[in-house]
Amino acid sequence: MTDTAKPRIEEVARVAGVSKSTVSRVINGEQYVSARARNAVHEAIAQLGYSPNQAARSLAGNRANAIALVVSEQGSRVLSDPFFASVLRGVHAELTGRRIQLLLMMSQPADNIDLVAYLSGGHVDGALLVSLHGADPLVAMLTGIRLPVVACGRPLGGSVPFVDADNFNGGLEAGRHLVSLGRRRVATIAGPRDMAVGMDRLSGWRRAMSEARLADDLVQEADFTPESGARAMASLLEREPELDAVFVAADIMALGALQVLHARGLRVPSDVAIVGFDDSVLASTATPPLTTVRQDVEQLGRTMTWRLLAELAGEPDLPPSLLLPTSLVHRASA
Amino acid sequence: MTDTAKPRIEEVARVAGVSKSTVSRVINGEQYVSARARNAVHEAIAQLGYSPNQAARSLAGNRANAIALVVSEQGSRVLSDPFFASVLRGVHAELTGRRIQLLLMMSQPADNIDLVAYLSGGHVDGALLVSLHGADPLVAMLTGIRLPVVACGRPLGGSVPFVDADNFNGGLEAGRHLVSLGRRRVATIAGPRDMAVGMDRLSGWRRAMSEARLADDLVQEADFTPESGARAMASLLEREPELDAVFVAADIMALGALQVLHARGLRVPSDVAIVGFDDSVLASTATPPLTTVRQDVEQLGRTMTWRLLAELAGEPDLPPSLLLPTSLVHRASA
DNA sequence: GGGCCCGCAGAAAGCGATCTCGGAAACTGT
DNA sequence: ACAGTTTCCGAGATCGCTTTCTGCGGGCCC
Repeated sequence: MTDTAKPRIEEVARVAGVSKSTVSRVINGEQYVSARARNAVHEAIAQLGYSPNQAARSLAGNRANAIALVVSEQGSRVLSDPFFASVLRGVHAELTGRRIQLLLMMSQPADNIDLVAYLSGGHVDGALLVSLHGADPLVAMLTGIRLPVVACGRPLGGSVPFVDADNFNGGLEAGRHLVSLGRRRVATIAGPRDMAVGMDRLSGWRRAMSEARLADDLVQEADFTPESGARAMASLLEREPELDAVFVAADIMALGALQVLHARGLRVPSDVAIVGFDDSVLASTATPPLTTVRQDVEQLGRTMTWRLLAELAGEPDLPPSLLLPTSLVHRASA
Repeated sequence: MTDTAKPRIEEVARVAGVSKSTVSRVINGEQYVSARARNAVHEAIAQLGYSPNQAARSLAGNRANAIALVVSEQGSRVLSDPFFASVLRGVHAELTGRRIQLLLMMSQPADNIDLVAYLSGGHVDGALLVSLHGADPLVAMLTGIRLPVVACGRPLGGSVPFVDADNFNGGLEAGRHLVSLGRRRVATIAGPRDMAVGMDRLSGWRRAMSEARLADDLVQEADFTPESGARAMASLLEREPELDAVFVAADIMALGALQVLHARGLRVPSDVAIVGFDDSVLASTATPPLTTVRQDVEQLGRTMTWRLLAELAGEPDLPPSLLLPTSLVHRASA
């Protein structure tokens, strides 16, 4: 009954009684095709169950119809992060409907050269950069080959278009909230110095402290793991046993901090109030549930993708970078 | 200095002083190429920074050089799961080095037909199926188009090759451990009835109970979310306030269960011992840290990929399915 | 009514690889 | 020395599309 071989454009053309060119025009939604022809083609496509061969399209059309999601993973930690999962979901959401494939690529610093060679090989039309650290040489290499690129989060080095949450404002709100609770000895567990996320949230917190004329010296750096969060908390407590609030720049680090506080018999929030960042699933399941700065990570993924596709489509006057709003989610921990 | 246009195979051939055919042979590692020619080609490639055009390769070679990772996502919950992230990492690890791309595809039941059309369109050489529920129609549709496929976890319906953790054994070990602790009223929060993971772990637990001649009636189903875990725990406590142990079929559900226990003033492990499953990051950061059944999820991803590639390579006598070992990780909760 | 523009459609030339053929060396064995 | 292999190499067709480029009607203007 059904043909075993998958139909080609030629076949569709024959069935529709038009030429290959016309079928191609219909598929690509070009103008100058009569309604009659268009319908005939659509019917033929449906009848044959035709689906165009991507490889041929890319080859002939001189574009890949694919974008890469480049995960710059130091220690491959990134992927375990729910953050990444949400970005991915957003990216995918924005991509559905358009015939664009998502290629997943991970870069170890070691094979950056291979990566760049591949990306410059015309295999993808653009790239989304996730989890850049410091002045990642990748950024420079990529801008060098003039491949359209959008970064997830403000990169510290280079100047690529990026989309990010309004981290400064998030830190500011977190700090203000803790202050409004009457806390006077407020600490922060910041992100690593080599990532803008960390620095921006820290700046926001600092601003809040200075607004309230409080000291902003209780800063401890950590690296977005629960363990580092625990260590940072311990060291803060050592420096200032009397601290009564902490802004932790990521929920996942807040978990570690919580453990340490529990272990020392300090109660949250009565002894120490905690505000996290991300509003990940971790925040709502923690004990106690974390008050945290919500960022819409899925929206972040969507916006990045939108920005990249817009650039690919040649839209003029695109903003180089975009900041997404954050908001404080009130739960039990502060 | 450097040529702006990216070099083609023709260019490489010219520089190396051989024909396109020979360059192609070298690139694809075929035999019957002299060492002299091989070296010349390699040098030319390095000198020109040549990277073959995937689209052209796929078109001419009649294979896609790509595999799809199909995430069957009801409510897109899957992606947030660290489990998925680890699988992904494993898949990617196995893929590096070979020139094979990973396409990420998500399927809503609604557009299964589109998905299948795409997959059968020769755009990918095979597919990895993640997070199948019950007798997902996707499986049948996919086997129908004879696309090589490997599932992540035993699918309930259909009969596709799959790789899975030894869930039965994991449940068994968990149950035995609780029994060995002297617990006599052991409950379980199982996975959903329509997923083999859940059922297999449950069977293992049942086996352990019967070995110890204990009742196996305290079973409550949940759906791999913290909230459902909490609800299940609450309902178990209602049915049997005296229960002294719970095997929770996923760490993420165990978090919910823990919250409920905390809320009721029950202490873990003294009042109620808990064993989770997965050994995800959640397990070690929970309060108290969870004793859990470890499965090497990354290895799972690698094994799936290996199995799929082996099939694509036409290797004979491949085992239809593979079970990966599990082991109990002792922490504070049991 | 002749020239033009406009809307539409088909023929054919690529896109950049792979792969089939057939031929030419280089080795065999006798 | 000669036929028969085995190893190596190149010419050219081919993959399934997109994209010019050209052509053809028909309405409009003058």
